[in-house]
Amino acid sequence: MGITRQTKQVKALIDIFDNKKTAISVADLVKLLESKMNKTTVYRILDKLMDDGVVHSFIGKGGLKWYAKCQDCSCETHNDVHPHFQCKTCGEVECLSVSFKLPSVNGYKVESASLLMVGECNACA
Amino acid sequence: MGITRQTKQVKALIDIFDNKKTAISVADLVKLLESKMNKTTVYRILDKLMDDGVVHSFIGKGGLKWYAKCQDCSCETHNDVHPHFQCKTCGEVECLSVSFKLPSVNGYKVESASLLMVGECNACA
DNA sequence: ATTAATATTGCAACTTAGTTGCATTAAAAT
DNA sequence: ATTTTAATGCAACTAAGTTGCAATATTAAT
Repeated sequence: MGITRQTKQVKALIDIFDNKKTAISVADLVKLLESKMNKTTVYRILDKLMDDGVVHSFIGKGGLKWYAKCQDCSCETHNDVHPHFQCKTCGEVECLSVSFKLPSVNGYKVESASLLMVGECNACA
Repeated sequence: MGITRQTKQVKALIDIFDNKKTAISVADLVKLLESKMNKTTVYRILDKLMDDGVVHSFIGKGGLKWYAKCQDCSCETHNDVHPHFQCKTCGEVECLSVSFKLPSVNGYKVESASLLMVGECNACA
């Protein structure tokens, strides 16, 4: 189940995603919001926003969890098979709105995939 | 710098990779070897085996670090742009020896990429 | 075979991400 | 205004991964 009550904590988190084009790591969100809410609350709200199809999550190059606003997702399916690009210098992550086709693998039922491309962003190059 | 002394801890780790086709997470390695060596040692040897081009690492679906034996890597370059497949049921990870082409991204210098495909393996299906 | 140099290891303590249980607080429906 | 219960805060916890330093064990030199 997703979000049912519009608390000020929920509003604060949604506000961040509305005003941010790029992705953000949970660790950064917790730091960013530490004066406004507990870290447990951050984790719990993010879970619910996932269920609602408002945000999607993925794993960054260091193994940390990142979140970004969904573009074409519904509550039922997260259609974010889009790749992510992470800058090795500044660490920023962007969702790439291109599609890519997975290599065919014989015998395995592939249900989801995540592609992380690492390099240098325009700002750091 | 890589490995210079052939200690019994180093041999134990290399032995595991030699007798294992699939990948293994660092957490599992630490547990597997806890009677034989300290976890710090496991982490340090893995770093060196990376430098030597003996193993390569990647991030699994839960954000944990995994290692597997290299097939076509040298000390200079890790050519493991191959995808990995992780079973959502048993958690096992396999290196897939297929190549895939990255989507072209305008303006970004892509230096490395990791593709993780998640689904169900033959054993669990 | 000893000895000396130093790479490697073990240990303890630490950092950080993420989780859990429970009492308290605050939406929102009545 | 009251009641219901979803949501929050807090403290304590687990687990991954790191660091500094003293002790140990390879390896090279004698």
